[in-house]
Amino acid sequence: MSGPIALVDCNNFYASCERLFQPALRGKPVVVLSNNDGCVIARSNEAKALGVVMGDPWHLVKEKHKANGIIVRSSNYTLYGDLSARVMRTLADFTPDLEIYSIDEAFLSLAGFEGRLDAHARDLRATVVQWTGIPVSVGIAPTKTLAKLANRLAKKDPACGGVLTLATLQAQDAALEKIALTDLWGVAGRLAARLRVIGVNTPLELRDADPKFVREHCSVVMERMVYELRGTPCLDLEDVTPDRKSIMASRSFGRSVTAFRELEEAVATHTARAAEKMRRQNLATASVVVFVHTNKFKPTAPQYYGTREVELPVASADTSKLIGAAMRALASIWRKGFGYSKAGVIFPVLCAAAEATPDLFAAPDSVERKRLMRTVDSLNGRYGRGAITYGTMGRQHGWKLRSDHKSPHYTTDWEQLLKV
DNA sequence: TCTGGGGTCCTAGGACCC
DNA sequence: TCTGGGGTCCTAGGACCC
Repeated sequence: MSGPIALVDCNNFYASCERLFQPALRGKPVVVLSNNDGCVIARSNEAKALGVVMGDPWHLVKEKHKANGIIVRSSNYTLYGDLSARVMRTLADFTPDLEIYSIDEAFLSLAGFEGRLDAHARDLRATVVQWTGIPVSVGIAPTKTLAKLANRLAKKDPACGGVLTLATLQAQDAALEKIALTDLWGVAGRLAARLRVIGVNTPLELRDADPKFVREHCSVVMERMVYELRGTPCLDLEDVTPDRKSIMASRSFGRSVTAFRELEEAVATHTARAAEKMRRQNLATASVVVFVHTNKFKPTAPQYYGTREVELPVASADTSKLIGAAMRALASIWRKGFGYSKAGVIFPVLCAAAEATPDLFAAPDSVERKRLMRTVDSLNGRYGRGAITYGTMGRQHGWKLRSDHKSPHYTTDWEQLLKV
């Protein structure tokens, strides 16, 4: 499918929903909080102007913001889901090809509307606000990535009136010049840092970079991004919503929990919720995963992340069957205990090596071993991580070389390795 | 005694998004 | 004392197979 793509995004969606049923909130700074009132997940424009930051833990900033007259709401997902469905139904009147991307966003194919894109988008925008009361912004471009960008700029610049079209190269140039790498859809801190290392510092430089070079140093995802920025679509519009590949129900406790009984109860409750969701979507599962982890915001305390998957003989969405599997998974995590450290993973590898080359590994501080480790490091530096690892070949142990990352080559001759 | 190349599958973890 | 919850995709590396 080709032709212009529009991204329609609801403005400050959760805050707008709250306002719809409480008109007194209009024009006031409104903030919506996550489960347990943990952190900020939505802000009205007025709240943004007062400096409320997305994701801030509420208990740390509460006093400051309340002094500014900010109004707080706990989240109400049933309400948001309902209003979302109304918005999406309205959008469906404006195109035959609609992809519901998230609770407050949808991509629309505007093929056939070339020549009157702007007028069509403004009509859409007015209709949505009239029928649902939810204000939206529209970005239009040849690819999803550019449409995302157009939408972002449409929201930011009041002169756009909520609609921006990036149809020409000049318009795309001007838009890309205004933003930073991390403003791109799919680029956050880590990937931006990686791009800077290879000399790509701006969105324009990324668009004009050699796609093969980018793929080599980042990944196929970033290569696609280059093409998308050039106006060549790599991400299709998916107008049929695929079935979920996983369904999760999880909650933080909000305090430390150490009693097994309490974990069991919580896991049973969450499993029941997940099973319900599954039945509502006409799905079933053949495996159940349970995870438990410690409070990552207490870095001085020992950290643990335990996870376990249990398979069912037959796919099911039956609550009691799924809870049974979840209880087995939890018990297994519990038995494994909290002593499963990184050292526990590394140690067996060194054991295997010691069998194969006892003289080398007998003394951990031996000169030979240090030399070998330096050689391994330098080879991995030259050919990329994982170019050389210790592994098995049949019943033998050996060094696995993958200089091209394709065809592994095994050798037990570490003297040979030292010469490389 | 020495010696491979070509795969597939699975899991853990990284990175991102809303 | 209190820091969300729910997803997707990709890669690396080990295990295993012939």
